[in-house]
Amino acid sequence: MDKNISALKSDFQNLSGLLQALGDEKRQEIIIQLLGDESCSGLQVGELTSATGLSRPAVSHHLKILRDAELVDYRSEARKNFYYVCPKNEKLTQLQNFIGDVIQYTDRMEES
Amino acid sequence: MDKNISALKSDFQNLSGLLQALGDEKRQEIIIQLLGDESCSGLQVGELTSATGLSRPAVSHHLKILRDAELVDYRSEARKNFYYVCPKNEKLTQLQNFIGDVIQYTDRMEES
DNA sequence: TTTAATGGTTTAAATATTTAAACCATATAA
DNA sequence: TTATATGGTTTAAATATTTAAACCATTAAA
Repeated sequence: MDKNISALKSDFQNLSGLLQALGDEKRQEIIIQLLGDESCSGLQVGELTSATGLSRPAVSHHLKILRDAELVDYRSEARKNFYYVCPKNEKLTQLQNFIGDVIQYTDRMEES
Repeated sequence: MDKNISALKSDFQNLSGLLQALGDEKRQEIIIQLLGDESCSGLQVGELTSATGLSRPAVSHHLKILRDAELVDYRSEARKNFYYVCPKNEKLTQLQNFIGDVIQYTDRMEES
C-alpha cells in the first residue's frame, strides 16, 4: 500500500535541508573528503581547505550547512575540531526511504 | 565490499543536478502535484500555476530544471503539454543506490 | 605572560538563482 | 482568415547564496 500524498509531502519538506546541502558541488567535495578519511578520526577545517581549494570561512560556512542538515558532526579536542559524516546516519536513512516511496508512486502511475 | 571513493565521487557529481532540483521547495511542490495527479495523464503548466501560486514563467523555469535532471518528462497533445514524473525513473534509482553506498561508507567508519 | 595556531562569526561584495514582464510561436475555434 | 488559448523564451530586476577580509575567542607552547 502506498503512502498517502500528504505524508510524502511532509517527508519531502523534512528532507529539504539535506537535499539542498547535498546539491552543492563544493559541499559534495567536502563530504567525499570526509568519507575518504583513512584515519577515521575526522578532519580539521584546515585539512579541508587544502583538499577543496576553498577558504577557511567558506569551508566553515559549508560545514555549518552540513551540520544543520544533520549529515555531519564534529568532536572538539583541545582547540581542534574534527569533522566527520555521522555514522548510522538517520537523515540518510530517511532520504533512502523517501526515495523508495517516490519510486513506488511513479511505478503506480505506469500501471494505469 | 565497498565501492571505492572515486567511484562514489563521480556518482555524486552525476547526481548533482537531481539533488539540486530536489532541494528547492517550489520544485518539491511541483513534484508533489505531479505525483498526486489522479488522472495519471499528466498536468499542464496552467494547472501547476494555480496549484503552486507561481507565475507561468516560474513554473516553466522549474519544469525545465526538473526535465534537465531527467526526473520529469512531458507529452505534447496539440498545443497542450502534459507533464509527469517519469515512471521507472532511472535517476531516482541511481540516487537510491548512491545513498545506500554512502550509508555503507559511514557504517564502515563506525566499526573502526 | 606573551606568542602562535586553530577555527568560528560578522559584514560587505561577488555571484547565482528566481521571478515577472514582455514577447514569440503554434494550434484550435469562430 | 482572424481571434483565442496554451505555453515557451528572453531580459532585467529582485532575492538568495557564496565568498573573502577582518575580527574575535580559545588553547597550547615558548
